[in-house]
Order: sequence, then C-alpha cells, then structure tokens
Amino acid sequence: MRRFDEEIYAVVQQIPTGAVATYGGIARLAGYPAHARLAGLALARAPEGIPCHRVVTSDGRTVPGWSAQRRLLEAEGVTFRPGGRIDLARCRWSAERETRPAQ
DNA sequence: CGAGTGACTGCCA
DNA sequence: TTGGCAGCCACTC
Repeated sequence: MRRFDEEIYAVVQQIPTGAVATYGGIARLAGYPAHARLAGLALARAPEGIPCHRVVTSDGRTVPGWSAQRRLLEAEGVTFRPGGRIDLARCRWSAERETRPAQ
C-alpha cells in the first residue's frame, strides 16, 4: 500500500485554511525528510479532496505549470509579494514552525 | 522485475 | 541576484 502517499495526503489535509507549507516541510512532517520530490509527486497524483494548492516550493513560489494555485491561495487569505512569491514569513503553516528551532 | 522520472532542495559560479 | 547541477528514492510503465 502506498504508505508514503497516504502519509503525505494526511499531512496536507491538516494544513488549515489561509496557511501554506513547503514540499520539504510536508515530507518532513510525514516522517520522510529527504522526500520533498516524492511529496510533489504524491500531490501531483493526489485525488480530489486533497488541498494540494496549499503546498508550495521552498522558495515560496507556486507550483510550475499551475497558474490557478496562486488565485486559490489568495482566495483563502494567503498574501503574495509583488514578485509573485508567497509571504512564507506570515503564511507558513504553524506546524512547520514548531519543528524549527525557537526564534 | 528493471529503468526512468519528477508539482524539490541546497550549494556553487 | 539569478541560473545551473547533482542527489534523493518511491512511483509508474
């Protein structure tokens, strides 16, 4: 059974509205810190019902080739910078921040 | 079952 | 700052 995919989906579904997470971050939370690419693959194959639009690259950019993602995020309250990048400093999923060293 | 692929990431020029 | 390269390993064919 594709446990990896299942884990990824489970984590992505936990992302609250108005928040975003990075592929690497999700992979890490799922227990696979080195599988950022696989997270992307899993989401690419994700069935409907998975809020995969809340997942972005570590650069804070939307997924290449997916123009609608930015609009979906903006509709949820995610703020974008003029350069077209997400303001990760504000919208990064709190669960991800919990895994980081105290600031 | 073997080989190729990828919605990523971090480092270096 | 931007662009390019290599590593990563489960999933698909």
